[in-house]
Amino acid sequence: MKVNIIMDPLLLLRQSIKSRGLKDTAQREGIVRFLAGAKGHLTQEEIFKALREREPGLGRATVFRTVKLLEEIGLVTRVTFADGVARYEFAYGRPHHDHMICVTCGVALEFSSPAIERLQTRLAKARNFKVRWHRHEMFGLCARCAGKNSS
Amino acid sequence: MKVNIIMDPLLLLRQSIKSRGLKDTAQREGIVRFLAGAKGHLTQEEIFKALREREPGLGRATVFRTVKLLEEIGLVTRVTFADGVARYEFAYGRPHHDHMICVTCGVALEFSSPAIERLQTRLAKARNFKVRWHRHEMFGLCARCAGKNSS
DNA sequence: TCCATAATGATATTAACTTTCATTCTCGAT
DNA sequence: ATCGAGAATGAAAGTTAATATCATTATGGA
Repeated sequence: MKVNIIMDPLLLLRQSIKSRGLKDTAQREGIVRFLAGAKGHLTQEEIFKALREREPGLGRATVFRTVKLLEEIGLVTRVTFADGVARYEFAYGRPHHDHMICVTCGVALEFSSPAIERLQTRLAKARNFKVRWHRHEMFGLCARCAGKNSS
Repeated sequence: MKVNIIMDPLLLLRQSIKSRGLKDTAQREGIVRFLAGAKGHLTQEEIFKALREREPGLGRATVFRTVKLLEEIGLVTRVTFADGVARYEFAYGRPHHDHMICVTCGVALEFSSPAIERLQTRLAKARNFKVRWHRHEMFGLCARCAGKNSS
């Protein structure tokens, strides 16, 4: 049985930072706090602009580097939809999921399927492929946009 | 029962071109011929460089526009792996498949699973989501690279 | 408090993608 | 066969996101 102990994301951040010999900064904590609160799938630019209002002087480069660090730590997940732009969502403490993305309005519905994951694992095993991560995305029309079009 | 009639890709190209009021050019035919022969997942740049040798004077913009057109027609599929660069593979007449991508050597193994597709369809239906296309990718280590690392 | 070193932010650079525009080519009408 | 409207082309410029550089600032252990 697997047990996950969920701690405050900021504590995990500090712990990860210390164990890597890095330093704890207001910018890093601010970005984590923001992402933990803001649900959704945000681009670097969106994160930058939103935070810049509260913390003038914040630089794009810091957002870029922090978001990369958080991905390594496992606090955020990078997702890339049809437009090819990298987006980030807060992942810590949330179960894995994949997305259905509406090509009209851009909304990203989440789904998860243990049955699919099992089949996936079996397929990988048959090829001796060691899966590190995966992404499974469906692109199409959400209920709302499909309704509009068919009228 | 669904029947697919597979014709020469060049004929499909000409037919699609005509039905759209576009014009048939040597460049377009050359790109289709090249892609139909070259198996694999090629970037625009790779397509451009390979073809440029045979056909000096060919421009990047033409490759860009043609590849976009071919995607609309359904002759090629765009796939985007971990590096975020768009790649194209010849799709016409080939069954749908997804990929396992080795993060070390970059090889892309193909897989397909009707069982997964069925589950996927069911999940989408439950949300009234109309799937246009999907991608399902596993990133990790292929058998060869996993073997090297564990030694 | 000191100070080695990590982090920051402005800016420059890179890389892929996309648009612009003057010229060339295609193809149906003649 | 040739004409001509409009599509296609290719060089170059523009755009956008991602990444690197570097002088300056901030962190945290000694």
